[in-house]
Amino acid sequence: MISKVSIDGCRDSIMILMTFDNPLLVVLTGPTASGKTRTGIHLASHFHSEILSADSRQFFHEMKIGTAFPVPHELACVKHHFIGHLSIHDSYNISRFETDAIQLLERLFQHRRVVFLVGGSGLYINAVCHGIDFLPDPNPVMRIELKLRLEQHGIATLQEELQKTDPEYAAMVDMANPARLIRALEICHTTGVPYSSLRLNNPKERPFRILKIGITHPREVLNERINNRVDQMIDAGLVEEARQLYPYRHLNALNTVGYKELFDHFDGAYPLAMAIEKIKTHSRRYAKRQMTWFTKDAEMVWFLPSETERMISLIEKSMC
RNA sequence: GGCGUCGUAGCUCAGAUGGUAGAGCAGAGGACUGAAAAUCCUUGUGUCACUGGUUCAAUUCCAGUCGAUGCCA
Repeated sequence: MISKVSIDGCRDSIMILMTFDNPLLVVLTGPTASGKTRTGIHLASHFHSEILSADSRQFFHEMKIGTAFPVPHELACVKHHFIGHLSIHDSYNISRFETDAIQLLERLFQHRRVVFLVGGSGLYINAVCHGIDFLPDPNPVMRIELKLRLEQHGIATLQEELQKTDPEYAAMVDMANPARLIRALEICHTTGVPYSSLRLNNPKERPFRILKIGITHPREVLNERINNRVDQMIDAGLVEEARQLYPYRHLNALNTVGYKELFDHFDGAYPLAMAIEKIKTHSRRYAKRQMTWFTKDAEMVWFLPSETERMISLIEKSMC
């Protein structure tokens, strides 16, 4: 059952890891407020395992209430990773998450046959499952410059430049999306080669198998759960949490449903009750986008959150 | 009670000096490679409050009714 596996790519010495044959990563995902945290803890305790979070906003320890952190007794049940391990002031990106998660998984799989990746950030889940292309980190000043150009001269200037520097990507990208254009141009500028030439899109081989479990509810039920959870967050002190983070509202981590609406409320844009309604509405839309992403994934096996016994038997079967 | 203003898409509101109407938001669907709880795309027929009148033609003008709202009493 236990074998020795050498990992390529270590410079100084060949690293020997003890690992189970064919360990299993169970991805547990679904839209916001579907019950991932609870179900994840149930499953992970059943298998005496640990949880990696794949939630790009629960990384930040300052954002406990608004991102629905697992509560202390939940965290005590099962060992969690990547929950509150960063500050909103840290710079972090999906590439670093991929590296951190893969390194951790290699360690965990030395003595575990199954580990859980729980969260709703589809892109981050993909990075763990299939990897993303290696790209150098761009100079942060470059993004600021490109943003400034966008503000001053409009999107056309970025579209024209991308058309010239990387016509292949220009032909496939959503040219109306400033974020995509800025990203592509900053890569072109940093590397001196077209972005499209670096987008190899080769799925990486992983030393583990993957089972993807999606949980969701009928839309009306999910909407109801979202509404209730937002009310609970408010009761739990979200307004105060947001008020303390208000000075840092420009940080990317705080461009997040639940915070940005309250920041606007603090600015006097609308009363608190309206901010709360907007948080609910924006959470519903977020859930919709998540579902668009997840339902496209043919590997996803869908369950209601109540069907934990069926999930357990599927996981057991997959472990064989 | 008197005088005004308003009544148009689920919501907030544009609009045509008469030829049956359009934005934002919501809703629905979609995209997605270091911003991803982010960013972006597609999608708008509704008794234009009701009843009459004028007119070839009224949601638009006129009158009345109902409702909302403001001021005066």
